[in-house]
Amino acid sequence: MVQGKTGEAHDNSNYALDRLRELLGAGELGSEGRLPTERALAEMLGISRRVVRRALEVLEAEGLIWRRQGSGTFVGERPDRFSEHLGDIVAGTDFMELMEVRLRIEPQLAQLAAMRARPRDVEKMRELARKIIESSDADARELWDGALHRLIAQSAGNRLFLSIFDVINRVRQDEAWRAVRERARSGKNAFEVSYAQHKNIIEAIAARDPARAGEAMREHMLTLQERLIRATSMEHDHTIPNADTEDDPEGFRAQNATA
Amino acid sequence: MVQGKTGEAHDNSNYALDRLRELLGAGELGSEGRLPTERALAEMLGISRRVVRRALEVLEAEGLIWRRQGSGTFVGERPDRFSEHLGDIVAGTDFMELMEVRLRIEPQLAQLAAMRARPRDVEKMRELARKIIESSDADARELWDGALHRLIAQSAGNRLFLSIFDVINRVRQDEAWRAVRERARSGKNAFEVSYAQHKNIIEAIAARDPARAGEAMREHMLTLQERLIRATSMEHDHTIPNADTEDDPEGFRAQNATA
DNA sequence: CATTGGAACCAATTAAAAATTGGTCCAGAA
DNA sequence: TTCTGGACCAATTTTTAATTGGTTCCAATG
Repeated sequence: MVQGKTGEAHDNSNYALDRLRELLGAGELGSEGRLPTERALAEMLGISRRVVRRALEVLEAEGLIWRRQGSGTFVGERPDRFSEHLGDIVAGTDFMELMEVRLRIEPQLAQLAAMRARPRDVEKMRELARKIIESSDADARELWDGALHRLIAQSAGNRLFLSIFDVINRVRQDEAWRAVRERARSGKNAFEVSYAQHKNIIEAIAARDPARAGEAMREHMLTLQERLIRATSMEHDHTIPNADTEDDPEGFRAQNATA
Repeated sequence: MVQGKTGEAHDNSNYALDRLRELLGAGELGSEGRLPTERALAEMLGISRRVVRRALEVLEAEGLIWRRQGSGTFVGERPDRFSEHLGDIVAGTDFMELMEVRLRIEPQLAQLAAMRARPRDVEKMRELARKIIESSDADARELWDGALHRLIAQSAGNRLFLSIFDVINRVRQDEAWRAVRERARSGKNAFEVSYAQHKNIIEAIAARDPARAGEAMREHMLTLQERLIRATSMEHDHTIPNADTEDDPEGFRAQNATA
């Protein structure tokens, strides 16, 4: 068998580690992806599986990879335990229901994000906001927008809350509403307004001002809701006043302002 | 082929319906379970599948059964699309994370409930609150308490929101925290305080005052949280003072975010 | 003596194939 | 007209096979 650099048996261990680090570092796997099987790696590197295994153990301990029996070895972070199970929980929700939930939950997440987001998170948010306006394609914009909202949710630093956000997100992204979304984003000035609101949210988070962040997100959600309602036109109208008549808006605001 | 009572072809329809109702009514299936396949039923009753089918359609329309292509025909209510998948999503969440989520979501549900709860819902709430104090067993109290909170969530009239509540509820009920819950409810005056707060919430909902309902629920959650923190004792202590400042009431979670 | 190679086997997972089951349609009989 | 029998489709479940990481053992190597 071909040995590594030296041919000395007890050096194969380091040789394997180096070669594997090359594979990962080279980014040939795009920082996410699946490594070849242990058996394949052993043959590729001309060493035994046992040695490959030990090298992988090191890399796993370092958090560079994660393994799953029967499945394979993967690069990057281990996926979230919750969101995996939510894959098929998608449809079956009324559109107004969804918006109502978003309107009440995302501001909460923005508040938490304002309390806990790290500088690097904020920097990422700014970057995403920039990418949204730089994209010429509407689909791309929607993609970046989704990423921004999720990053805010993630910055809230609460895994359970993030899982809940992911549930909502799945419902939101449902294919059935694709047409509605498209009509909604074609609204007049939708572009600029949306950008300004994103900026408000991000700056409030950067300033560590939970109340302002929550309120900014709430406004964002409200205009989004209005836009979507206009897009659907429909007879849903009667449900909207309830969500925002004199009965409540104070309540919500007061709740969150003091919160 | 053997015909039903009569032998007249056009009477098989009713015959099939009667026989099927017998099957369901007899409770041989325990009000939950799977019916024989359509083909088997057809043979059993000595009629064609088409007729069985039409009878089943009637029963389905009546809500007595539900069917799923490729799977079978079932007795009872169609299982909830969301909660089925949440069975094993339970554990893996930090306790403070859970309380943070409850603190921010249940008040929202209370607000919505205040806007939409029907009189009969309110009546049920009062009844549940009464049952809580009437129970001598602590476990029973916890059960009724859970029922009350869920009823409020249900009265919010938003299925998606209710599903989210159920996710949280599953996590909350996790066996791992049984000990913590027990210690928490043994606190001094926990009994009376809890009852007074429940009353506040329910009356606010009855008065259709979302702001007050939300605030009452928030207070309830806060004291519950405090009680739980005290129950875990731990080093969480220094986080409590934060929980009541004007700027950053929920700052308690700051140290867990990094973990 | 420690390390490596090679092999076999186990357990979890995935992928593919087969069987089951409700959904639909149609020509003919009662 | 209604019912029958059959065929076929599509979704689902069950079964089976193949893949893959996890583990153990032992001879060969240095």
